[in-house]
Amino acid sequence: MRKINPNNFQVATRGTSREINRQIALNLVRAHQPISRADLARIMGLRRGAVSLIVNDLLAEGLVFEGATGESHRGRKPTFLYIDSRERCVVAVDIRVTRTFLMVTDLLGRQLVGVISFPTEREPKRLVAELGKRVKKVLAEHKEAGACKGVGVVVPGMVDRKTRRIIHAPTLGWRDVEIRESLAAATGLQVHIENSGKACALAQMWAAREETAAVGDLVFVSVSDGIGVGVVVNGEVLRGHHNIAGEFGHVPLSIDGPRCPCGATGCWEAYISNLATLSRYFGRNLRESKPVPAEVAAFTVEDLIIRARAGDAKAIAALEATARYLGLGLASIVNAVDPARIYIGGEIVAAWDLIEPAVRAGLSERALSPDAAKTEIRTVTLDEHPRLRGAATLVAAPAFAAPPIA
Amino acid sequence: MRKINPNNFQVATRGTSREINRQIALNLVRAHQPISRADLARIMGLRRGAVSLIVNDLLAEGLVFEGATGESHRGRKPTFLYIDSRERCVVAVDIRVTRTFLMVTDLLGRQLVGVISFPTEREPKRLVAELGKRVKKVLAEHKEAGACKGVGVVVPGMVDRKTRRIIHAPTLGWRDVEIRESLAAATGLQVHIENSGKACALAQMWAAREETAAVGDLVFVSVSDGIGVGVVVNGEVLRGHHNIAGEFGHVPLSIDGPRCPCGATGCWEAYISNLATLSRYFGRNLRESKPVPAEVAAFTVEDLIIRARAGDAKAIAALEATARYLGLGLASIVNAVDPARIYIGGEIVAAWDLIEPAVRAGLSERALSPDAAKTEIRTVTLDEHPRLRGAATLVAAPAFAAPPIA
DNA sequence: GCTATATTGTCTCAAGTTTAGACAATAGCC
DNA sequence: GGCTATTGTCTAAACTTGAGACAATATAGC
Repeated sequence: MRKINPNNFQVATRGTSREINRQIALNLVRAHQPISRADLARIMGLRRGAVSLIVNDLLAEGLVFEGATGESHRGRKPTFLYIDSRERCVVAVDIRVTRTFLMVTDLLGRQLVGVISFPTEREPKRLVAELGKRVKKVLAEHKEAGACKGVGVVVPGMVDRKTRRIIHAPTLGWRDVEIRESLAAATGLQVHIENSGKACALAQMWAAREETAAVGDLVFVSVSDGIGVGVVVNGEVLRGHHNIAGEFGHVPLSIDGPRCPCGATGCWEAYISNLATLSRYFGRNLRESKPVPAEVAAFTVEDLIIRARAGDAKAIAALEATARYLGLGLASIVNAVDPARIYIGGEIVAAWDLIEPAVRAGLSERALSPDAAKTEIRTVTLDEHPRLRGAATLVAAPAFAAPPIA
Repeated sequence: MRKINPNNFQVATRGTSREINRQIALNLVRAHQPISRADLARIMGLRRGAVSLIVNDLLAEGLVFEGATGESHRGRKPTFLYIDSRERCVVAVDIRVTRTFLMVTDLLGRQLVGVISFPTEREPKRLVAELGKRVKKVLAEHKEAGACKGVGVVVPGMVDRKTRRIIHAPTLGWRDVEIRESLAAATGLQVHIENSGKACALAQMWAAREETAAVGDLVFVSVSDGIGVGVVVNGEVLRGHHNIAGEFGHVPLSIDGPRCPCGATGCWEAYISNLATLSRYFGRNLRESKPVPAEVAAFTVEDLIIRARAGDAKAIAALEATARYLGLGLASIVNAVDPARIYIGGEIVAAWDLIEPAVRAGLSERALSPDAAKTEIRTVTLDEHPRLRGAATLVAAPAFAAPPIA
């Protein structure tokens, strides 16, 4: 039961019904391809005539194309329809603290060109200049990828929903930084920008494979230097009035807990970030600026997992402690948002087999109902490049979105 | 940008456009009444002809009626349209631990008959029997209220979104209890049932006065024996996959904190419930079953506020401590949901002038951005009966809801 | 090889929208 | 009294889905 906002509504015009059914058909082709007009009509509960008109529209716009004819047990063979992802591509950009990553995908988010990376230039203008060059270069070197439909950029910070400026990216030290327009000017392409956690959630929602396409609300939790979280409710990413919705990384586990880079204390992030896990292993707070031995500074969570698998009891203990806190924080997400599924990404999921019991135990400790404690959790490995897929989705998804109505 | 769920969509039929515009018009009449057809057409951006057809529909169904003609500076006088709330009413029921409350309202949630209350019978069947009698009695005694359009019931527990059974109401000791159908059978009326926190949020969203009608996402926090929270996102109450969404009362402030009736420790509820505030004042944990003096057992938060206003330093300290924790928990809500507005209800808001600075301070301590720390907070006083208004809304609102689309 | 059956995709007409604009009724202003 | 502005209704045009007929096509069975 949704309320119509009397200050911001959309009346139906003559073309509205058509537009609705068009988008539904487009999404069904995406979800079920290859699929025939007749099957579409059956799934939609429309007459074949109506579907034919819609499909002709989609064909004319080049969103869909007719492939080979399929097989049928009787009668005329169906002509299969596919989303037309040929000869068009998207450039996905993931700006992180130390390095920036770049990938070329098709419109369904499938990787076309290997991931490129380079050190992140902290000065926004210089970064945009470098990025512009890199984007043009990779497109020139891979003409076979086709026409570029746009550039998707994800950043570790808040992005204003309207102006699309970067309001605040603490790890980069950016405040009110404009990237979208200048990168668009530099490349001559449309540029979309979004917070990385929100984009990851978006990518999972729009995942091409039907089995992965979530059936309900979902939350994406990215455990890395910081904790990025994206929340999808009713098929839409939660943005919030001040563009901070979904920041569960800064919901406390203990208000008297360890200090967090955000300024507060005891945030979830302060318990489960990679630095927190490593600090636990080394028995010292690595966030403090005290000098640490080089081998400690270069030590990563991947290294920690290797040691844990080799039987290092301290490494196992550090991972399991983080796992429990991870589970306790997931309980907050479950009690607050209660999604159908939670995705977890980050370096630590490489050790999922080791930590899952402790995560589940932490979740069960605080989840409000036994069913809720069983909320499905799926891991997303690093080689799936969730952030880059999120960036690609920023460009590819709008064509499939529901029309704004009522 | 909303995704269409390819497993659960709604195609547009011939009547869809009409239905959309009809609901928009109905909502606009509700928001702007009295309003003329011509004004409706201007606001909607439709031709007057189209609006006339829609309005005739609404008139025929009795949802809207034509009142007096208005004034105009020039030309023909407009005929004003109003939501027809004459001679129809709703019975609102609020089941709480010790007492059950009952009120009769019109379709816009305006109180028609004084609040009736009686001790809550803990045995569901007997409660339904008693409730059935009370509902029939109050309707018989107030024929002037008109035809009853349904009964709305709110309970302090989780309600299954599909079956509408009460899955679990801890304070009442209920598990998987059915009330809706048996009360419908007993009264011969349609019965709607919902969790009280969710219903309160629903009531704020559908508040009749335009100034109160929230402009964006909102959260309702009810501070009482327990903490009830309802979240509205995109004009819809968040329910969650296991019907527990919005339970911020059990998101922790400190996982090592005081024990909460839910079984976990350090929940927000354990810091700010009325019992927690009183425990703080008396310097002893009132949740423990140790015997306490009668004057302590009968002491309420209202009494505490009276003492605070009289200058009792310990009372002020207890309230301010609760206020700070209240603010810290609101910060979790702000960081996680980031609503445009937060409503707070419960006994403690009677002392809002005393506690607001401490609440704001707590919120500022943890809110992720200075803007977010300024999130609008509105108090809802007890005499506004938020839970009963929520119950009434359960019955009245569906007629105004947006049609399910795409 | 022939017939019956089943399926796909197109086409036509009917029913029901919004869109555009004309029209009568009404009322204030000069 | 004439002019102008406003409201609400009405009619025709444009475009939608809904229902069903139709041709083309392919298999199964005799």
